[in-house]
Amino acid sequence: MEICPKCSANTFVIRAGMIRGKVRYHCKTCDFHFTQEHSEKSIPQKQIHTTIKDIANIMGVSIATVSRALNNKSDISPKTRDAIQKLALELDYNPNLFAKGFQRGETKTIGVVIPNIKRPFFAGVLSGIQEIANEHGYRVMICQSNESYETEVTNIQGLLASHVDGLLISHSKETTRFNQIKNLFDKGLPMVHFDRICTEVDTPKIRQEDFEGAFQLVEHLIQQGYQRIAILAGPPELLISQKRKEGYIHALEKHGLAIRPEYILHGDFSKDFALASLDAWQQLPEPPDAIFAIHYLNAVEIIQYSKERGIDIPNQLGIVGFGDEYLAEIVSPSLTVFHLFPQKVGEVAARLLFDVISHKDSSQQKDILVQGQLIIRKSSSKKA
Amino acid sequence: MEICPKCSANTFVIRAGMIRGKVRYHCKTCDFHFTQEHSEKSIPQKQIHTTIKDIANIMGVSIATVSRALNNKSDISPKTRDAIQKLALELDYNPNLFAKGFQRGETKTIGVVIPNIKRPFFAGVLSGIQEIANEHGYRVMICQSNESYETEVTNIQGLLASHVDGLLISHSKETTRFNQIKNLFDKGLPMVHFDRICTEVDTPKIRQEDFEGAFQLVEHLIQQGYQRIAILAGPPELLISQKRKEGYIHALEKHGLAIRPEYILHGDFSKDFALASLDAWQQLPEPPDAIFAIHYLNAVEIIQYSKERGIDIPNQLGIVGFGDEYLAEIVSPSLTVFHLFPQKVGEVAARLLFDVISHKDSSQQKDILVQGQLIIRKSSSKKA
DNA sequence: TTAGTCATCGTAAACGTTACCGATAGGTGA
DNA sequence: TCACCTATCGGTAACGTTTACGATGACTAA
Repeated sequence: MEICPKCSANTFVIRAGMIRGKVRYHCKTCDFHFTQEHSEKSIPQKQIHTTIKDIANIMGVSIATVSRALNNKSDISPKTRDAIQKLALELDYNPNLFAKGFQRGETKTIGVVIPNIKRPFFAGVLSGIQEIANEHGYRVMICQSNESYETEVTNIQGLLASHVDGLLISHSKETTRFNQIKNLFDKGLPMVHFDRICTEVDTPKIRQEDFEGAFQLVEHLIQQGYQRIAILAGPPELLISQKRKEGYIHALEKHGLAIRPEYILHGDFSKDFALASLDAWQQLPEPPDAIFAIHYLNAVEIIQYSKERGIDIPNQLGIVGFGDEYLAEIVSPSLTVFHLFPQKVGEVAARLLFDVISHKDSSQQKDILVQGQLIIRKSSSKKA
Repeated sequence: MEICPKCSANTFVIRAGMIRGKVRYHCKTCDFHFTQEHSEKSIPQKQIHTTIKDIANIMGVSIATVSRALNNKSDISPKTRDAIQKLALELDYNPNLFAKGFQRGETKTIGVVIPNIKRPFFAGVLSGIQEIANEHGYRVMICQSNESYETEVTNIQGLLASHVDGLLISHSKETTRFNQIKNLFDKGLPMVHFDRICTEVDTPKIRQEDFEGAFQLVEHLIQQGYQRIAILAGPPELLISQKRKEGYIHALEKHGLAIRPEYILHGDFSKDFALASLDAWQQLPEPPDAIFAIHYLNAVEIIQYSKERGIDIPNQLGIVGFGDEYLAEIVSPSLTVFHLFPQKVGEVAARLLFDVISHKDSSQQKDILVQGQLIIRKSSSKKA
C-alpha cells in the first residue's frame, strides 16, 4: 500500500515494474508514476569556494545585488555595496571564472602550441607570452606537440574543447597539412603563428629575421676571409630552414662565391646528423673552411667535436649559428650567433593575438618582424 | 496611448517615469509596469562551436538523448546512438569542457606554480608534468612567480579562481609565509609540493636528494684529495640551501675535516655573488682548494672566471655543482655534478597529485624521494 | 493630491552539460 | 485480460554568474 506523492491516495496504487533498481508504482487515481526507495543525504564537507549565493544568503539580499556589488555596477546603494564587498573579503570569495566565462562565452584563456617546452627558445617565448597575458588578465594553457603532427592536432582539439579565446601556434616539424588550422581560422577563431609559421593560411604571423640573420652571419664569415662556407640546414620542409638557406645563398651570391651543392646538407637537428655532416665535409677534396649551422646546438656540437679531432677553431674552421643561449657564450671558443630574442617574440605574438581578440574587425598589421642581432664572438674571428 | 503588453488595454496606461533611457509605463487596469523602445537583432555569425542543442535540433531528439549518445550511456537504442555520433563527427562537435566541468564541479585542470619557466630545471619538470597530465586527460595551467611572494600569492589566487582540481607548487625564494597554502590545504584542495617545498604545512611532497647529493659531491672531492672545500650556498631561507649545506657538513665531519665558517658563503644565485665569493676566498690566507656550488650555473660561472684569472681547474681548484644541464658537459673543463632528473620530478609530482585527487581518503605515501645521480667529470678529477 | 521621477532591489533567463526521474509503448506470462 | 516488465525516450533541475527588466517605495513638483 504505497501512497501516491501527488494525490496522496493509497488505493489504486499498483506496482508498475522495476526501473534502475528501484520499485516503480502507478497511481490510477491521478495517473501518476513514481518510484520508491533510497536517498542518501550528501555529506556536507568543507567547501573550497564561496559563491555569490552563499554571500547572498548570509546578507539576506539577492544574488543579483551581490553580483552588482562585486562588480561595482550601478543600481546599488553604496552602503549595501560596501557591506557585501567587506563580507566577500572575509570569506575570501573568488569568482568562479569558469562560470563567468561560461556565461559570457569567453574564457579569458589562450592556448599555446609549441614543439617542446624544454628548448630554451620556446621557454623564452612562453615567458614573454605569460607576461603579456597576465597584463591582459588572461591565463595561458600550454601544449607540447613533441614534433608530432598527430599530437599537435590532438592538442589543438583539446584547447578548442577548453574554449580558449585564442591560439598561439608554432608548428611541429612534421606538420605539412593545415586543414584543421584553416578550418578554425575560417570560423573566426583568433590565432597567431610564430616561429614555425604556416604560409597556407592567412593568419597573422610573427616572423623572425631568418633571412636577414643568415645573410648577416654568412656575410660576416666572408668578411673574415672564409671562402668555402657550408650550411648545416634543418629539415627541408621547415620554413626557417628555407629562409635561412636563402639568406645564406644570397650572401654568397652577393660576394661572388659559388653555391656548392655538396656544402648544403639538410637533416634533423640531431647531434648524430651534425657530426656525420662534419665528417662528410672533411672528406671532400675541398673541405669547407666555415660552417653555418642554422641551429645553435648543432654549432656547439660541431665545436666540441672539432676540438676532439684537433681542428683549430676559428683559424682552420669558422663556425656560426642561430639563436643565442648562455651556452654560446660558455662554449670554447665562444660562438658567433644571430640572436632572436625569444622573449620578445612571445611578447609580440601575444600582443598581436590580444589585438585580434579585442577588435576582430580592424585590419591592423598582420605580419610583424621581430628584429634579431648579430653577436660576434671567437668562433668566427680569425686572428690576423 | 500605449498598449499594455499584458492585458492589451490602451486606456489607464500612464507614463511612469524614465528608466535606463527608456520610457516607462504603468497599466492601471492590470497593475503592470513596462518599458518601451529599442531591440537590435544580434548579428548571426559563424559559430566556432557546435553544441548538443544544435545536434538535438537537427536530429529532432532531446538534448538528453544526445548527451546519452555521446557519452555511450545506457538507455538509448544503438540506432539512435550511432546516428547521433555520426552527425556529431560531421559537425566536428567538441564538448564544452567548461560547461562540463562547471556542471560536475571539476575542471580537469591542474595548476602549476614555479619560480621561472626559463630555468632548465623547471622546464624539465613542466615537461614531466605535462606528460602525466595528458595521460590522465588533464590540462595544465602554468604560472611563474618570478621569485616574488606577492606574484605567487596572486597566481595561486588566480588558479583558484579558475577552479583547478589540484595544485603543484614550488615556492619562490621570497616565500616564508604559508597561511594561504595552509588555508587551501585545510579546505581540502589537493596539492603537492616539489623542489622548493614548504615544511610548515603537511602537504604531500616530492623531495630530491639534496642532502645525499651534496654529501656525495663533497665526499667525491675529498676522495680526490681536496682538503679545503668551500660551499657557495644559496639563500639561507631556502630549504634546498639548508639541506645541501647539511650534506656538505656531514661529509666533512665524516672524513674528519674542519668546518670553517669562512668557507661557507650564502647569497642569491647571481653571477655577481658567485664571482665576489671567489674573490673573497682567494684573498684568504688559506684559500679553498675546491668549491661546491649548490647551483650549477654558479659553478659554471666560477669555472669561466677562474680560467680568465689563470687558475688551473681541477688541479689548483676543484669545482662541483648541483643540477645537470647540457652546459655542464660543454663547459671546459666539464663540470662534475649531481643530476636531479627534473623530468622525473615532474612526473612523480603529477602522479602523486592525481593520486590525491582520485582518492582523497587513502593515506598513501606522502613523501617521495626522487633519486639523483653523481656524474663525475673533469672539473673535479685531479691528475694523478 | 498625483503624475512623474529615481534609487535600489528582486526575478528570471541564459550559457552547455549531465543526471534524475517520469512518460510511453510495446512487450510477457498467468 | 491484466498485472507486471523493459527499452527508450523527453523534461527539467542544477552548476555560478551576468544582465535585462519588472517591482517598490520614497521623493518632487505642480
